[in-house]
Amino acid sequence: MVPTIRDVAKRAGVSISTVSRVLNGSASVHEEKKARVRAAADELGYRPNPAALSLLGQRVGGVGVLLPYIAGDIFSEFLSGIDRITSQQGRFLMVSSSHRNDAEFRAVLRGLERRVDGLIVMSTEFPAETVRAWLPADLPLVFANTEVHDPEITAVNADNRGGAFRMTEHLVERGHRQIAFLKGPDGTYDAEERLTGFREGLAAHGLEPVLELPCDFTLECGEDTVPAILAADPRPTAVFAANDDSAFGLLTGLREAGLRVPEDIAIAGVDDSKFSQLAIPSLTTVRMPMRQMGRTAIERLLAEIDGTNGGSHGLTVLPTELVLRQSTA
Amino acid sequence: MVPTIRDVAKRAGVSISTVSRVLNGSASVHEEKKARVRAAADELGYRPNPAALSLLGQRVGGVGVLLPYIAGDIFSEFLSGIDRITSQQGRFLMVSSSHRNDAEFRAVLRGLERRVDGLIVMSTEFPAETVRAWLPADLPLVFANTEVHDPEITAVNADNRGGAFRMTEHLVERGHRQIAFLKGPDGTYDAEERLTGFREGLAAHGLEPVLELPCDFTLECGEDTVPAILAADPRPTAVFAANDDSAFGLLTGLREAGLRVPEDIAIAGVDDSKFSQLAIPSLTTVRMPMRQMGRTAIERLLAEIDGTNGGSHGLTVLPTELVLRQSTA
DNA sequence: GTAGCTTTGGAAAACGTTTTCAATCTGGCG
DNA sequence: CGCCAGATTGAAAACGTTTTCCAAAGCTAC
Repeated sequence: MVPTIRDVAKRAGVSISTVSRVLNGSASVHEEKKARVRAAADELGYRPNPAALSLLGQRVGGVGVLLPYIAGDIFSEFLSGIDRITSQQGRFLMVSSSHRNDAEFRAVLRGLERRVDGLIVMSTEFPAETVRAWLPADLPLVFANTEVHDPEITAVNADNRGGAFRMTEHLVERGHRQIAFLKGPDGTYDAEERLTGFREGLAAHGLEPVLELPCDFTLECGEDTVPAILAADPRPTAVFAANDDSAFGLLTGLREAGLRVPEDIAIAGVDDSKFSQLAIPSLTTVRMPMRQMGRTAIERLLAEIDGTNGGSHGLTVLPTELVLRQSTA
Repeated sequence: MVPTIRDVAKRAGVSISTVSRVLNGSASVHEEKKARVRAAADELGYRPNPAALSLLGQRVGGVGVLLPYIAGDIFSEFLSGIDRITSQQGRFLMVSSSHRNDAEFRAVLRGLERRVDGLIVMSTEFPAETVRAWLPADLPLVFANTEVHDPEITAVNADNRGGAFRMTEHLVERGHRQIAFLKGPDGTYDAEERLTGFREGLAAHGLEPVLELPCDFTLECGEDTVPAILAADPRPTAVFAANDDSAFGLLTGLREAGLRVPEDIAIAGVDDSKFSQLAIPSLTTVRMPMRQMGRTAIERLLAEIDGTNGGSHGLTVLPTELVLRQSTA
């Protein structure tokens, strides 16, 4: 069996309190005994039981991350930004995902709740206030890429709307007047924000949306939407896709249909995923700072856990950046 | 504060033993009290403290996953295969990564150790036997994509070597005689296996390796290696890259150098990452069944945890598949 | 030599839960 | 009416640790 503090005490010939004092340095102990205890602990390979510690109300040492889904390089970027910092600190990371409905979401939340010192939640489906209410009020909590209004809530978002706005402006400045939009999944925060940015961008130039097509962030739906785009009258001269994956689908579908990008039709995406610079033509896109978002979220969470945040809550909005490449050249 | 079983007992006017019995259904309790206890627990929102449970030697309910690194769609595929099953079962997932040296590796291991019921370890740097020895003998453990010889160890690997072998044969059958290999990071298991498969494939057709170039699985090094390939004499007619990312780098570098793929030079990769079918030309590659590997690993681990595996240890080798596309056409 | 202080070590409480053990109560049967 | 079996119930131990509280012992200063 795994050695307990009692085994160490017996081997060193002292009481368990003495062992605890030596190992935690919490009080002075005779040098000789101190050495004996250290030796015994080493030989046995003793490590305190984390469950016992956490029962005593000490820190658990873990951080939970709740994501809408795990797949996708965007999310692994986010995670790796977090992981770097937690593993530096000797903290562990609990990751969960795939919450389609609120029952499942709450179940996952309950599983995480008492096992971590704090939680990072990326919720594209439920606003931060709702999720906040599902959790104990004293649990440190940071939201990422989540709809939030309450200024008391700590959150880190990327400027989805502003990025989409500027991308739309970019297309308009290129002379496009008939711009279609390939939407993301209904009811998800980032998709809605990007759509809003698009509409506002058009409105800022006195234009009306001509075509807003349903899609769900996947390659497949991007490809499947091509016929609808080609059949539209007037036919759009540019398509702004709500994410890179669906833009890639467009690229593929358009090439198969014999159209040239950007000569016949311009394409833009959002994410700046790894492949967007590799695609042919390379994809004009809005860069989402996912790694930075992960890093900022974990930093703010740790500050909140350690109480060193000085009570600074509120929303941080990370800037997004236009990356102009061939697909709109 | 969070309600304890004592709060529930007080509210229901019974002892804590009765509460425990009702909530776990471990013994018969008067119907009326049963109802009172249920009501009290509901009103208070009572949930057992996981630390207390785990202190009693009950299952912790978690599974740990140790990866060489988190970034990359390959790894998120692996993770999502695992996550699907664990979250179905109400288990949680602890993820860690980035172990460069063995001190860091062991530190991460220690952090995970007592907090999970079992561990999935993907170790490209240390063989399974070594890692096994670092952990308590009774911890359920499954390796993935890790060098292993001991038949007592449970492991799931993809057939890296066989896939590389068949890819090499494919290139030879296409008439290539001067085939270069773009290596993965030194000393990592999958990279070495792929290199071995390549060499064996050449040997099977009486060929000698002409050019084995150092690289590290990244886009950048693939691109940077292009000059060395073009300068080689005799110049290779095909390059087999140890993974897709470095193959994409090659594609980019070759295009910039004005060469056509596959007419001037053929390219093949390993992984079948999402973009390999999107690249232009689309990339011939060896499909690595990462999601399947995650699923198999977690299934075998859960069987071991639940003791329903009937003592079946040993290595499962998942087949890899040649995916022929334009880059070698 | 003794009062009072410091240093040291051990016993025990506390954290939240399950489980074992013993006690009480109920009803049936002789 | 007395007794036994079974059904309910509660008290207490156990899990591994930190920490508080006491007691003992050594020391200083008078």
